[in-house]
Amino acid sequence: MNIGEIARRAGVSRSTVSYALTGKRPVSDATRRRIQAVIDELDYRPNASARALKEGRTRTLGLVIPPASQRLTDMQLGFVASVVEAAARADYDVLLSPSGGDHERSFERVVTGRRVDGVILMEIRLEDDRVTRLQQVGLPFVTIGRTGQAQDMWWVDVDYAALVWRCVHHLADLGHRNVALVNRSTELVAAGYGPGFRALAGFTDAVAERGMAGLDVCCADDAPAGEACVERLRSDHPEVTALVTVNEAALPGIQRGLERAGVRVPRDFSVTGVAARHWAEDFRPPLTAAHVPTHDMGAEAVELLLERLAGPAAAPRHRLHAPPVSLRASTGPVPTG
Amino acid sequence: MNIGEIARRAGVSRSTVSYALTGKRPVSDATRRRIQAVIDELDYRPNASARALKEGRTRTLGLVIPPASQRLTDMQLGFVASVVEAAARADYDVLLSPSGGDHERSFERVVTGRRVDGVILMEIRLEDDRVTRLQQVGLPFVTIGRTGQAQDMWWVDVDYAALVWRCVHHLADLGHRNVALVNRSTELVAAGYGPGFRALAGFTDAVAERGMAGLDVCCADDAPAGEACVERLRSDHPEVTALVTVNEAALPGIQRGLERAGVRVPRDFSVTGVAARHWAEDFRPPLTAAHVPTHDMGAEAVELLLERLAGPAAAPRHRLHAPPVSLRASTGPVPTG
DNA sequence: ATCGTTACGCGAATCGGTTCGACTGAAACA
DNA sequence: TGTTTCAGTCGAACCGATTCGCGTAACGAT
Repeated sequence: MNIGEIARRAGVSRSTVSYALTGKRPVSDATRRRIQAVIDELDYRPNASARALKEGRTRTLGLVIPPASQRLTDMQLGFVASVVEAAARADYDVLLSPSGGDHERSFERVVTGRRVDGVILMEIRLEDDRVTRLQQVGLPFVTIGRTGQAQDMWWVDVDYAALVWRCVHHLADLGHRNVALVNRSTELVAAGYGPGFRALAGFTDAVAERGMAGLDVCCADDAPAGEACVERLRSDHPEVTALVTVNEAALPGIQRGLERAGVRVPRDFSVTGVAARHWAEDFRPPLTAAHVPTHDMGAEAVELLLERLAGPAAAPRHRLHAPPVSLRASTGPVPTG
Repeated sequence: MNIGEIARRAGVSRSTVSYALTGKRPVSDATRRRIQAVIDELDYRPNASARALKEGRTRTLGLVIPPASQRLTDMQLGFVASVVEAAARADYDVLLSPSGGDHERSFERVVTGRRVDGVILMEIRLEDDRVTRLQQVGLPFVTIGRTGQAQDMWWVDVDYAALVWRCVHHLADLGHRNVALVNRSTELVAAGYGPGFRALAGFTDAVAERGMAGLDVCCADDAPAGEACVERLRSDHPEVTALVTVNEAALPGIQRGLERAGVRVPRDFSVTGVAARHWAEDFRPPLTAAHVPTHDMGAEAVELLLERLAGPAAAPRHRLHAPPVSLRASTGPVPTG
């Protein structure tokens, strides 16, 4: 079922079939119809490998995701979904590679051998081996998140520092003086994982600007950890009247911890932070929060990558999102007395 | 940086380089070392498209996922993660295709043109167009879930009917006489989505066997729907003393609905069903539930597919999981009075 | 000395497309 | 009438690997 077979049955040369399909040279209506008839009859589709070999491109993008062993967060999942969708709209396929920070077979397979035209990388660390490797191989790539030296790279990211900064200012405006940051896990922050790292930076800055007392704690990405975290916070630091969280997986636990302690939100205690819309809306009361626009970011990453593929010499582009804090019901004035 | 370049620099023919790499014919130690040195120096990797063209296989599996527009459930995500991981272990790559029930470009791209060696399909309906298309094209595939005529196909699935059946019997043993099934959404059940369909079958059977009164309701896949569902249940059917759910996304809402109504679990009301471990453990009190072994199932799907690829003439194989119900704290004797 | 074997290596064909140069006939133009 | 132009088509080269057939040299057995 190759192009030669089609050509023979249609009584034309192979090149004519090719031109009829791609339209890169004129083909008469009569022959085009004849060819199309044969193609329809035999359900012929050009062999992708042959085309890729000759054209030097695969119309495939690589997407490097965290290893499956650790459950993907909702945010990561949102990126994957939107990247795949955006790529499909542009008639590109997506090859998945589950890879940690170190070089693994799967990553190498995707990166070498011209298997993909470009790569989208997520879960970026401030220093990232995979980025180094991609630069070395010379494969175009775009990151979701950015490394330390972000100036000369292509990326989309969300300004966690700014988001947390805004949350803190919002609390300050409501009169809170003692606030806590519930960050991501200790390991992530220590490993230089951007969101964790920058959340802390934004928190520290804002607290300093407003002359507040700020306490930052790390918390594993699950509900039980969130619950434990709140318990510890209430017992060890009763003066804290509000918390900012960037750990959406901990939200159900935070909620449970507060309920169990008999704390009423927002009368006794305010909660805010960064979380996907559905996490925020599932919180009780609905969470005043900034939403990471995962859907837009994934699509933009694809857009940037395709642009980079089109004009290899283009100057690096990036886009930093700083969505506003959506006011809901979980923050209120500092309790009096 | 192709094989010819390597051959020239090593002073051998291209075929010798190929044999040195694949080991399919003997190559002397001396030349092998010389070739390897050149390869290392130039960081050469064979072109995947060329290899695929010649070999007639791509070492790539297609994974068809639900369109990104609808948020993936935890279960679906578990399948994706484990499939990707298992494929990576077998040195296969995974090409993602977001596709609904109808023929779309993305699905066609993956399915035609010899882009993948085989396909794994999830979110199977009792009648599924994609299955028909794959059979028509003659591309080997394995489904996670099964269609109506499952006998002559390759699949892995979980026996939702049996799981729900067991849950109902467990409740019957505890003395409950009026139980409800909280199923997936109306649309899914109507569309012939296996888990929803079979959960209902298992429920109906078990209820009949034990002479109980069974009520089945559909519920959208999110927390608010779960909450509304419980509210309606309590007001319209106060005689119901226990529920079985196969809708894990509704669990947080179910919990909230019960709490809000002042219902104590399991003293006043029992809850059980089918849910991933972390959903069950996050429930308060921890949920007596059967766990869908997503991780094993994804790996098995890959295993079956590779087996099918190895021996094209092999007889269809399938595997039906029926994990036991893990007893936790959310079920108890029917309340007296 | 002769006759297999075996180890090692080369050249050429092949996979299935795309693309370039060249050819043909008819229309357009002077 | 002679020259351009152009639509339409063909043949052949090419992309970068794998693989088959064959040649040669070395080796052991007879």
